Amino acid sequence: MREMLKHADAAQMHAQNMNKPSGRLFAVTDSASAKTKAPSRIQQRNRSVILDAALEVFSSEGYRGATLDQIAKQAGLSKPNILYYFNGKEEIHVTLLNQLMTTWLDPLKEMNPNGDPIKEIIAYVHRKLDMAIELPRESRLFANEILQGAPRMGPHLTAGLKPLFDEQAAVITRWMDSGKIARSDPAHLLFSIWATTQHYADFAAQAEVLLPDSNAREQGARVFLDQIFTKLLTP
Amino acid sequence: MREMLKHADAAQMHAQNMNKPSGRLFAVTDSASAKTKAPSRIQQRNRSVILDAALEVFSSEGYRGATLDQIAKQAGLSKPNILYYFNGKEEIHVTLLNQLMTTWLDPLKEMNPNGDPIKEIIAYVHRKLDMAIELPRESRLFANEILQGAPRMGPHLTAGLKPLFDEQAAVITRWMDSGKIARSDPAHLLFSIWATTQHYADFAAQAEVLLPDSNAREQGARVFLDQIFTKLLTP
DNA sequence: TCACTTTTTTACCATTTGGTAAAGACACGA
DNA sequence: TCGTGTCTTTACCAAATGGTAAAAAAGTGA
Repeated sequence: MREMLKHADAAQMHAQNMNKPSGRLFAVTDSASAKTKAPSRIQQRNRSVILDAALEVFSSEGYRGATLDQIAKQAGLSKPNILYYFNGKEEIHVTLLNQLMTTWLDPLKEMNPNGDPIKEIIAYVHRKLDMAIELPRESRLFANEILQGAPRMGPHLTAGLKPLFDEQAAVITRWMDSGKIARSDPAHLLFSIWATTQHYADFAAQAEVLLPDSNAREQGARVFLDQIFTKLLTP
Repeated sequence: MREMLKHADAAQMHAQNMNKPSGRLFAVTDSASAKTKAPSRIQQRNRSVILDAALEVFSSEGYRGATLDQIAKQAGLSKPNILYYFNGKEEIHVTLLNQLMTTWLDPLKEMNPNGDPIKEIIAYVHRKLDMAIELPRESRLFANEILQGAPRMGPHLTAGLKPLFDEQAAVITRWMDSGKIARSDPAHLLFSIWATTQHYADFAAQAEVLLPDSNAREQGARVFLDQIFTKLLTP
């Protein structure tokens, strides 16, 4: 009930007029009129500091588990100060999710339909593994959101991921049709690539117990994934 | 701070005497003296109703995201009534995690060192996939806990999972030594089995968008996993 | 340096949330 | 049917949490 109201608010809280010089920074998202003027140096810095802190907290605590106080502390700012830069907890989270979508989709886009199929797919695997290792927080943020049923990302999945997914699945199917790689289900092939690579970020707490040497683990993962997908794809 | 206190409490709240006939049900975990007498029918039923409700809520909201009110509502009981059966939110969660550990480890134990290696491993894959499909809540509860850094399960991983993991990795290594299956890293092989199977439970929200037909999805997953692991393992 | 804007801080608030106290309602053997 | 122990409800509470108001502090261009 309250949630719905808040959503409605966010969607159309335009009516407000910003006469008084003090108060909110953000242009109350007045979509129709004046766009927000260029953000100042300090604004840029603080927004990014906040987003980084929020990424840290959200990715390890989940949306509800994260508190503004934690984020504020992590960012080295006061809570009201954070609310000066963002309309609220949800806006921070959504901003993070939007940024993430790009980061997440890019590697998939890089698969070149005219390249060598096996090389292209293996390169994609490596790119995803690198991301999991270098950007574990992003991976966990995503995992948390999906685990929770993608409450704030559902649209992104349908509008952003789905078309790209279908497109790349079609590319893979064509590769299979041409006999350049062994036939298997392209959709599940992509799933398995995501699952096996992101596993090293999302289940790091488990992997660290079972295979404590992180260098060996990363190297081992690389070799293993290379092997399993090469074997699968080789005709 | 408060968390630490609570832990301390849970660990040694023995001093209390249970003179008054009313009050707490559970024997205040008096480890030294009288064990709790056999739980009544209604006790058994309510505890399991609560645990089921809690599984539902914890698995989709995470520990901090879940509230006792949600659990109470889901269970069809009042909040204080729930606290009559369990000492608190954390105890419910821990109970769930303990139960889960058994469920989680069993399939791995069933791998028979004397069976046909490929068949044994493939059978394990199928068992794990079945679990992901039939017990998605358990899979998500686990995923949530690990994602959050296994704060309440760390010991279980070390004491329960690790030994079994090492043992089975050794079994697989022996199989490889004997030439019955192709050589690959046993640890990462197990990781990839977990990742690919649990993916269908943990990332269901995503999979449902990308591959909406759930029957086709399950069947496709089965065929694909069979294929990829057979190819990997065949010498 | 002054007037004006942008940032930050200090006090607060209303809700939510985990949890408790204590009175009732209920079950059941004697 | 009475009494004793088991289970449930009602009425609360303190802390945590998302958020706001408004004043103070910093900047900044002229």
